[in-house]
Amino acid sequence: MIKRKLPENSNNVNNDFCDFLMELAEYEKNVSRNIYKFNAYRKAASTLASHPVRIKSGQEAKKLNGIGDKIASKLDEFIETGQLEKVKKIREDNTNSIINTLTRVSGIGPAKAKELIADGIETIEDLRKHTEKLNHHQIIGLKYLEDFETKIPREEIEQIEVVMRSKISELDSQFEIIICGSYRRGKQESGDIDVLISHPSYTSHDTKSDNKLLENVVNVLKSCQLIVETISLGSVKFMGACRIAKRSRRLDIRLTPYDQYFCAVLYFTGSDLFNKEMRAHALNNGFTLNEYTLRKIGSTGVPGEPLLVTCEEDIFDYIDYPYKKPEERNI
DNA sequence: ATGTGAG
DNA sequence: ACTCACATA
Repeated sequence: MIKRKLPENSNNVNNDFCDFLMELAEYEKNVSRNIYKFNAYRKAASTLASHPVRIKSGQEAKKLNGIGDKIASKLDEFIETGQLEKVKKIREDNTNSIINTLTRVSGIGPAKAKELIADGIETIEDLRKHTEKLNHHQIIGLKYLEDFETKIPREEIEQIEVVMRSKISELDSQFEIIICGSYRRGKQESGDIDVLISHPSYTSHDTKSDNKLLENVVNVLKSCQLIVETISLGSVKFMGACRIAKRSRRLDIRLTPYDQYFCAVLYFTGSDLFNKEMRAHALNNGFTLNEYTLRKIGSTGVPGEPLLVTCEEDIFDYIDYPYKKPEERNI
């Protein structure tokens, strides 16, 4: 699943307000490391995004959820002058731009970036000279920086899928295998490859952790040279890289319990926005839906036992939501 | 245990 | 929003 920095919403009359609020939010998270301010700005942006009429003053906006004195006066400044002094400062702030550079590397977040800056490291070239300051994940992220920033053509994922299916089936024909994310939604390009696997011998009732299913799959894909790097490998999630043509690609493989397979397929197919909408619809109809289960909410407000789900359509049926093919979930 | 990061 | 994996402590 591709992750977006700004929740884009095409017809939003308060778009410009949301943009500067999100810019402030990112700054508070990455530079000030203040998660409360980050959340406050995001909340304000999201209420404005779903507000149907354009805000004409801070005063007017203050009635809305998540907007108080401080944000109201920022809205006023923006309405009067067409910009925000604070945003101007942020754009000129060197630290901010260095953090944005360093966090391009997978595994480097704002905390690590600040630590590197304190050590005098400010560019990707600096990083290449000081790999001793990086952990395994970050070293892989740096090594494949350009590859990982390059979109993957659909045809290449199709090729990878063929190899993966044949090798995994060869290992054990009972494996369920599906590539989710934007690929399943029919996109011509994807940011990474998100594979879901499942096996009848592994269910949610099983006592966890000591199963070797995922490890075995990863080993098979390593020995046929499809997997070329491992970033991390636990009992249910692999993160790494695979290669079939010129470039290496980010590959995630998740092992999901057999009885939760379709909820996981739905969830990891996305889009994020589609999931959000569908979960909201579920809630309206008295259900709670997550990555694992669909449950009916009882009169006491407590979710009941997971409902039996034998395909994606079942989930739509239960909550009375018109079925959408994966290609129709690109919202 | 806690923090960081990814998705 | 929430979970998983990993690196520290």
